[in-house]
Amino acid sequence: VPARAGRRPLSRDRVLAAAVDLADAEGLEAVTMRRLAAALGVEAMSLYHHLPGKDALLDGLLDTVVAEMGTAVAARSGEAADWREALRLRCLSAREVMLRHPWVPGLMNARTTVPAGLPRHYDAILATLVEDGGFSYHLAHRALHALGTMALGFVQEPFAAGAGAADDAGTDAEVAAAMAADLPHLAAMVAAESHAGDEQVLGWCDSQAEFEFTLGLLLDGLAAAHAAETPAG
Amino acid sequence: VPARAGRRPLSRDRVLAAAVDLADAEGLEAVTMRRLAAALGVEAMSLYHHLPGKDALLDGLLDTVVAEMGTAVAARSGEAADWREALRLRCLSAREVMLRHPWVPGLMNARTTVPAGLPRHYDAILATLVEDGGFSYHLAHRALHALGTMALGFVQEPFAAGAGAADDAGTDAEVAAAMAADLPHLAAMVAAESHAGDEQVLGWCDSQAEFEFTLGLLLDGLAAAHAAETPAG
DNA sequence: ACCTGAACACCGTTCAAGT
DNA sequence: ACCTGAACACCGTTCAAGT
Repeated sequence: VPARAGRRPLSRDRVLAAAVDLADAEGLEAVTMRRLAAALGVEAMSLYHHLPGKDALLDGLLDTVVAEMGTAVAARSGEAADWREALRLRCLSAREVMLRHPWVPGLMNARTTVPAGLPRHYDAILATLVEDGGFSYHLAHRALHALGTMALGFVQEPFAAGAGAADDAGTDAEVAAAMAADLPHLAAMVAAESHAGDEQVLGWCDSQAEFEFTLGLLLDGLAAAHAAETPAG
Repeated sequence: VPARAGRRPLSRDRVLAAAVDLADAEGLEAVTMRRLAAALGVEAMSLYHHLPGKDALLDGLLDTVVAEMGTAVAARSGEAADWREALRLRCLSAREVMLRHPWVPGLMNARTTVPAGLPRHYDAILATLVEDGGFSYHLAHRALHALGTMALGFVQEPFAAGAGAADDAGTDAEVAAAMAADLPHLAAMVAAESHAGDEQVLGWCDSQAEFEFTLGLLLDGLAAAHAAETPAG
């Protein structure tokens, strides 16, 4: 239970920062409107002036951590010489953030909404693959699924709900235009993959095919590692 | 809300089966002592005669699903010609079970205890790798971590707590002996890896090293797939 | 032995009231 | 505008009581 600082007025950011600290220290189940308020030296009902409710608090927790992951990735992005090293550093940075906040993966797949900053991470990974690595959007799409768990520290299907713009969503065309501007590679990938075939499950992702692709990568890699350890066998 | 069947007396298995149905139909947050009791046509307090409490109910849910995964894997295990196909079929079977019970991964890493049947799955995977594939225990250990997510449908560090024998645990030596009898490959792997080096983090697993190994497999595989799609580039 | 009702301590949230 | 207290509907669980 952290000591409450001064008497600054409450704000959304201050509430979320205190909630992250509370979850880190005592686990997510300790993040209760009443206990969080007590940690801030305030009554539970005061929190409702800065967040609409518990659900918004949980979504805000994930937004906060996704933003932290962005700064962690940016801090080391200069070291990378090629796409492979860039992705490796990104995954290691994501892992460090998750080790600081072990409650994040569980919360992530409990929520149905997509954290606000997440599509930007997907777009950045695609940029590395397509621009630096010269990947096709098709293979980059598969890479995104294969690396998803490790690049972000949790399993998350992109585009499960309305990723990207949410509150100020206008017509579909406006949303698509906004996405193309902010998330150019994500938009290009969706466009490329949507016209590729008609057999998609679950919207335009064939999650069974993605699963089998990732599984094949791992099994091929293990077979190669095995061949290397027993050249004669 | 399923119609309650007959008037058979309650039992642990009947309670757990109803809880799985309730979680499948309405989500894990609907699995409440009061609502589960209502689905069984009984008062909430009656459940305490068959399960010690909510925690035991949640652990029982996972035990039930892990057992279901065992039968799903066994149903297709005859088709496999080699270790690679055996593991592939196992992962596909695990995935099918998880698609039936999408609340399992979230519950799994919320719990601290290890489901009763889980070590047996690890032992079976090791048996495939070591006996059929001729893997060393060292590489089999890494393969277990690399495939963990896909082979079981969730991320789970083995041996986080007291895996294997739990209630009737005697001395450490007795536990080790029981493990060697029931889970021979798991016991052999722990023995082999424990003497290999002194730099282990988190008990005898160096989870950072396992993470980097898996990451390398995926990046190597993506590089190879990229080389295959652009032979000239 | 198995099931029950009332009660306790907690939770998220609403609402009318304070300043 | 920001914060509060009382209240409501829910939760897991204890306990004494029923059969």
